Amino acid sequence: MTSLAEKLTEITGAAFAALDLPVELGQVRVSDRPDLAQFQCNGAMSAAKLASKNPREIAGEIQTKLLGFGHDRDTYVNSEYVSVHYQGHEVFKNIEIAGPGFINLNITDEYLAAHLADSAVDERLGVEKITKQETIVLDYGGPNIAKPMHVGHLRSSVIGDSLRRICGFAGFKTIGDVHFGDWGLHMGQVITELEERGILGQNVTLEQLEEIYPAASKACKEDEARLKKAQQATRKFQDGDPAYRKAAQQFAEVSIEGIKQNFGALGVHFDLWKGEADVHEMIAPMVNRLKTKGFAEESEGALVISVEQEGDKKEMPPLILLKSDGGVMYGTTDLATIVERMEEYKPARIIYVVDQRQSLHFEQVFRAAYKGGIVPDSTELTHAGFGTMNGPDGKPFKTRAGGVMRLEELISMGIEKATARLDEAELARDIEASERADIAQKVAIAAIKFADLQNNRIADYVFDIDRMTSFEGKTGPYLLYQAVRIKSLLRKAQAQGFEPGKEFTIQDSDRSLALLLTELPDVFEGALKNYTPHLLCEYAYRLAQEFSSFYAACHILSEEDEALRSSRLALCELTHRQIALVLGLLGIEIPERM
RNA sequence: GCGCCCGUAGCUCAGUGGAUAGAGCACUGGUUUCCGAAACCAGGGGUCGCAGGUUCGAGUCCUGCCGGGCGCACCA
Repeated sequence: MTSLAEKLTEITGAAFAALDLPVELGQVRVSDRPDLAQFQCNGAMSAAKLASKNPREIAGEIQTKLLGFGHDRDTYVNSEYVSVHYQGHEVFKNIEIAGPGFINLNITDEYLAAHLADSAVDERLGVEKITKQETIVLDYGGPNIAKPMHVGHLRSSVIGDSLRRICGFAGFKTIGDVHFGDWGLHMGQVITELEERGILGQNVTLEQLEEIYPAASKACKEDEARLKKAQQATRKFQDGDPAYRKAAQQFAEVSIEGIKQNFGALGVHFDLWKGEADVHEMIAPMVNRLKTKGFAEESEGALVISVEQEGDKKEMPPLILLKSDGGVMYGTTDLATIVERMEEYKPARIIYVVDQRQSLHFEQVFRAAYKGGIVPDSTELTHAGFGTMNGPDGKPFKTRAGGVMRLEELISMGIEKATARLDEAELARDIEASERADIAQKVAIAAIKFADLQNNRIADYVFDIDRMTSFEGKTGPYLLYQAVRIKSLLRKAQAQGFEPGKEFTIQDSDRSLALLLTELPDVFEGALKNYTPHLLCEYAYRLAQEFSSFYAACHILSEEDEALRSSRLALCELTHRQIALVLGLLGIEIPERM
């Protein structure tokens, strides 16, 4: 179904069309002056330029047209029937012209009620589904084998998982791929470390690995010869040295088990658990094709593909396909991964949720992919980059000791805080231990995810665990609380034999919540279009807040007017469904009670 | 040096070229015989980094500067 603002846009657009003005000028949106109107259209002011007329005059003509639709001869515009009636109700309560030429629109409560009733019976709550069945591959998470997962992986995982859910709800077939880092230098670093310790070939545990990689990395930084060894080992490993491969396979298994635990705790889902290593076989044929087609060339001992384009403002270094030692870099595996994804899934889009600092790399890879004919122009390659996570001091997030905080440590910190807060608020006291632990887990994850997702993706953000677990204000736990509170109310209503109605009765105390509830489809569209979950966070918070005001303003269960009571219960139910849907799209689970 | 991102209230952040720039935290005051007060209501707090320009209209677009972050061939 169409959103409310969209319906109004259609009507207003027809009025512009009827005056031979561009339909797009009829764009209606929620007013930013709620004291003056519910909706506004600014098209008359843009139209003034085109028609070289006074904007207020045009606004007046639009107003006249709008009032005429469905009443008289103006009803047809370009042979389309246009009406300002909906299910027998007037759409507009009034249309006013203000300031330089704003068209202020208010709708009737009856129309609002009818629209809400429609969206309440829609299981998608008014959000439209795409008609074409297209596939989107999302690349996020990106943990490295044998390296501990740290807070840096949080953003990629949480944002990527949310985008996957958003695209999925929009109707796309989505494929989330974790894309392990299991082919790079760090593999050689770990292998040589094992060699030096004389334990290559023996099984290592997760605990050992957690100490081994940092030690290897440190050694390579301090000693050039040691780094060289690691590079050679990496090359040997990539070439298929049996002992190295066998060892790597063993510690990869151990490592992946740990990684899966982390993602499990976070509630981040993947459809594919593939890595760089999986495309190894595809690299040589790909490189050969690029050579044959004349795209690959030798430069300074390496095999590269130039990706400069006319009109480039900046230096664009070529993408290195093969290093001078013959080894591959991550650009090569990224490119080969695109080859594989195109062959397997023919996606319409591939979205990379990776640190913004890698934007140049992705630009190189994307250009190489298009240039080399690996993807057609119809496939959209997007780097949905994100900013770094800083500590409260504004510098990259570190532990108190100054080290990198491990992801699981961060999660358990959140759970600890959530549990403490439950105790403090003396909530959920009579709930048994296992459910209580589950609640604390959900609260903690909601706190962490919401704190991350509510920020503009591209900008750096300050991660402050005390703030996000404070349970007050714009936080995940606040949203859970509101959702649980509504659920509890609905349970009580049911126990008393009250059912949410199918019809809505709009009074002063219900109107702003009712109006807000109509915005969901537009908000969703914005989040999908720009890959920005923070719009959904904003909306969920506004909903929770608006509901809370509504809840404080009118008592629902004791309302004696049956029509009003069932309407209000329906508002509660619709609010709950929307919050649950939106939080679901953010990857946040709501407990039954808390 | 070249390029990208950011600069909005004390702090953390929203703000598809439109009217009087908004939230949360913090601060001040108020609200519980009634549905969950982790709540609600009200209040104070702004040279939107600076300077030009485009526009009927600029936090938003363009140019320059200042401040911060990041990136620029064999790490990922």
